[in-house]
This record gives sequence, structure tokens and C-alpha cells, in this order.
Amino acid sequence: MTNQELADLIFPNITKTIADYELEYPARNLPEGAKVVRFAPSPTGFMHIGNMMSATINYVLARSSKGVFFLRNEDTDQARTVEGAVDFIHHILNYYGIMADEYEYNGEIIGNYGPYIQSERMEIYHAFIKHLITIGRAYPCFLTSEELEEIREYQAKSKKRIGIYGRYAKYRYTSNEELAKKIQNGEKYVIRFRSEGDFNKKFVFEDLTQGKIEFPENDIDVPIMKSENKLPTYHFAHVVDDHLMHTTHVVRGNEWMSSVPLHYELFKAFNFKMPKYIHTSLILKKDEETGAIRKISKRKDPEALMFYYEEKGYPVLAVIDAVLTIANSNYEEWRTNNPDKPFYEFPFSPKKMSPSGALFDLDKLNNISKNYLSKMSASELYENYLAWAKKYDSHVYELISRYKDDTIAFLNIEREIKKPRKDYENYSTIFSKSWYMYDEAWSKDLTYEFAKITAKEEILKVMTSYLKIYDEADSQDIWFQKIKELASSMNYASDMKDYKEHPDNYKGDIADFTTIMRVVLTTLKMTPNLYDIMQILGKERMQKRLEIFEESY
RNA sequence: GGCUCGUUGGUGAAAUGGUUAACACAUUGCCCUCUCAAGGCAACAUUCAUGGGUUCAAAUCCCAUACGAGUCACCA
Repeated sequence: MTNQELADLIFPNITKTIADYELEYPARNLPEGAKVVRFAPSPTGFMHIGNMMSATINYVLARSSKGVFFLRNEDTDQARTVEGAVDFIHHILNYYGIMADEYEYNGEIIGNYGPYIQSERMEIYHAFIKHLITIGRAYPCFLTSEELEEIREYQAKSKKRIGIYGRYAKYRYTSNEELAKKIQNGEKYVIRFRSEGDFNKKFVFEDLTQGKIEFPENDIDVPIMKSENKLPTYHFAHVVDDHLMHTTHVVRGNEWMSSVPLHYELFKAFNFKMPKYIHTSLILKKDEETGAIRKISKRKDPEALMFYYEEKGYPVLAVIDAVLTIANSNYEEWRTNNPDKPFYEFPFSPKKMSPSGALFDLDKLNNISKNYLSKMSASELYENYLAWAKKYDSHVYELISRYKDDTIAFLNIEREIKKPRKDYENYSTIFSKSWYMYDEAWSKDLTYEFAKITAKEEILKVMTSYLKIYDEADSQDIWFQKIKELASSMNYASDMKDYKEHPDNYKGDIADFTTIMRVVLTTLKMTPNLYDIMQILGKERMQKRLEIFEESY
């Protein structure tokens, strides 16, 4: 029985050949140096920060080279597929502005190299597997999971390399007739690749990030098609898809590094050109309990999942910057030198990517984010804050919609200056630093953070005297001049030098005096500029807050 | 255990054989100041996991050791 006959027995309905597919997927017509890249997640979990890094790098690579970025859904593991994962991927790519040029979503295919969902490419894979069987580079294998387990145990016990290779690959030596008989009997089988590699021989592989690496050749007969659903395994689908879709650069996690010898042999078996590889380093995390360095975990680390940044309200570009800073440490320098350029113009260099994993630093993200938020205009910040609140905090949304002008005015305090305030690292922290501006947020159980002066009587005296002279029309200079005068008249030092020399002559200094006003008006001893706050509140509400103080303190 | 990679400060890191080991974040101190934020100025690795070697010269090259990571599925 010939290989061809065996192949026909296994795939009787596959009539297209590899050559047919080569014609269907012609070379892409792109300018010199254009990179064709892909983001190829499997929908078995929600997109995490590592995926995000990979997607962003792909996007940058494609944009900066005038190439193509496509999205491929690797859903060959149907048992582990998670509901909603695909939607979330599309949402995140759109949200961060790194959407692919070619993709397939909701039944619609954008691009000429699809389908972009692997489960829809079954016939293609089968044609390629059929070819491999025909040329003697693949065969059906009937090893049961019990037998596999036995082999593994034996190998482990006798300290041999684990895997189906050499004499352990029982069915690679079985005649086609016998194989055919088993198939006709309805026995379960996988298709395995027939490796011709020699573990004792080395080959040198050049990874764009990791550099030259020497590997032993692959000699394992890996499964390329599963028995149950007849779908290909990752390794096989990678070779077929990235060949037909003309991928030039594969960006993938470092965990794939050790599969390179296999992929190398697979590409060789078809005589296909291997794409270039950029194996990105892992994102690690220091475990807070044990102090150990480990791979960032979706379960333990909320910041691992991309939900986190959106819920917290980090600006999109801040997250992108943080991710690219991990990817290429010179990104930061480039960013400071090119503050207005879009991130995708950054000349990403795989070589500059650290080969070892990096700890994801939330402090750094916070810093980047604070800078972004401080550079927005008050109304721009307000719009973003509002959009965030609409989705994640209905209480805040209600308040800031109702008090739009006050909110913008508050956000504008010390903003339109050369070095604006950097109060907020994300939208979700704004309210905790501005709640006191909203009358509705003043509950019955207020905590007044008075400092030096705590006597109610004195506080009332100060406030009533002050409200008598307060004039909304005053400029900040006049406003402060008046405060100083009043303070002096009530025996608070307006001259700090004199206060330092003779502290006992005074009830307190000017700071103690303004603290009284600040705390009565906001309950807090630390707030942005008091003049601006008073301007926003207006005299009437100031009066009201004094009454609240009188009742509740 | 096999294979592969890595190890520079609290964090991300630069430096690719040659003066005091960049820079950013974080931290701390001082200054400014109505508080805070911001800003300004400082401080923070006598040393690049450890040991040996090559060299006039090593964080940089070589070897060994230790530690860490990834991988070894009909998961991707």
C-alpha cells in the first residue's frame, strides 16, 4: 500500500493540494521591508498584560514598516475555550487603538488571507497533512493515553529523554496495510509528524531578541492532528497559517522558545521559508506573600488582566507607554524627545528587548499616567472622567454630570501653568480627592482633620469674622492680604520669621489660620489652592458649610 | 532529570575591554510655600550572583559553581 493510498484513506474528501493553496494565498504586494505580523491569541482566557505587550509590539512593527498586522483566532483547543474571550480581545484592541488590519469577527472577514479563525481552516490543514503523509513525513499513531503514560513513566524512571521518538514511536515502523486496517476498524488515532532530526546534532537558530541559540535537532514525532476533532495542534497550524498568510515576523512569548527545533523541522519538511522570530520576555511579578519572583498570574494579580486598567481608569496612552517601556527601555527617552509623536512611530528594536523577564511596575505606570492626566486640559480630563464614570461609577457619574462646571473648575486648579499639579494617576482616584466639592457627598458623620487649632469656639470665631470680609471679587493677592490682616488681628503670626523666634506670642501661624478655614470648608487639611476652592464654592455654600460644622463638630 | 535562557541598586535599565557604573520610577532629606500637589537641589550600587582565569586594563571575554526562569501534553 502506498503512502498516497493511506493518505486517501484518511482524507478521502480532500482534493485540493498544497499547490492549490499556494495559488490562493499569493505573496503580498507590499513595499520593501514591510513586516507582516500577527497577534494570535487562543480564546482560552482573558487578555492579559503579556498579550497586550505582544499585540502592541506587533502593531508598532506593522505601522512603522508600512506592513500588515492581522489577528488570528487560535481556537483549536475547543474544550478550553472561554465564553467572551474573543469579544474581549476585540474590545481591548479597539480600546487601545491597536486594532489589526485583517481579522474575522461576527461572521465578517476583513482581509484576503482568511479565514482568520483556525477552526474554519480545517480543510486547509488536512490538505497539508495529507501531503505530509503522501511524502512519508506523517503517519497515524494509535498509542492510547495509557500506553503514552507508560512510556513516559518508563522514560522518567530510566532517566531517558521524555517523548515519542525513535523506538518509542511504535507506529512509525508499522506497515501502511496494518495502519489502514486499524483505521478501517475505527480505532482512534492522531497524526504524528515523522521526524528525521537527530538529537545529537545541533543547529543554530537566530532569534531577533535572544540572539543566536544552539539547539539540538528535534527528533520527537509530535502529534500534528488531534484524534477527536481532527483539528491541528498549535505547532502545525502555526507552520501552515504563517506560511500561507505570509507572516514575516512572529512575535510570541518566550515560552515558545523551546519549540523552535520542532517548528524548524516542520517548515523544512514543507520546504517553506521560516519567518523571523521575536521571542518576547515574560512579564514577572514579585509575589507579595513569599517574595518570590514568578510569572505574573491571572489569578493572583489583578493587574495581570486587561480589565484592571480600564476599570481603574488609566488613560489608554499611559498603558501603551508603560507596556512599551517594558518592551524597549529606550522607549522612555524616545517619548520625552518626541512627546507629540504617535507611539507607533517608535523604532522598536527586538534586540533592545531584555532577554530576561521584567517585573511589571505599577508605580511606573502611575507616574506615566499622572503625567498624561496633568497635561490634559480640564475639559478634556472632565470628558474622559465622565466617560469612565458612566461605565464604572454611577454615583460619581450622576454628581459630575450635574455639577459639570464646578467639576471642570476644580480640575482646572493649578492646571494651566507650566508645571501643573499631578494629583491623579487614573480616573477612579479623582473622586476620592474631590468629593468634598459636592454637597451631596457630605454625610452626617464627618471627620474634621483639624491640626493645631481644635477648639470649636475659636474656629467659629475665625470663620465668622472671615466670612464677613470675604469678597468673591477679590483677586488672589487681595484675598490673601485680607487673610493675613485678619490673622494678625486675631493674634496669628503672619510673619513666619517672627513666629519662629517668638512662637509663644501667638496662637499659631498663618498656616494654622488657613488650616482652620480649609478644614471647615473641606474637612481636610490638605487640598489644592484654597482661593480657587472658595471661588468655586461661593460665599453662600461657605456659609452653609460653617453651619454644618457648627452642628456636627 | 534533559534541553534552553538569564543574573547590574527597591523597580525598569544604560554601558558591547579603557576616566567618578547613564537615565527614569520609587524612597529619603533640604529648599520653596496658606496645606497638599508641583517644582528646585541633594542623597541612594566603592561595585555589576560567587569563585577562578585571559589582559597593561573586565560589569563587559573564557571556565566553574550557585541561584532564577521557560519548556519537556492529542494546551496554546
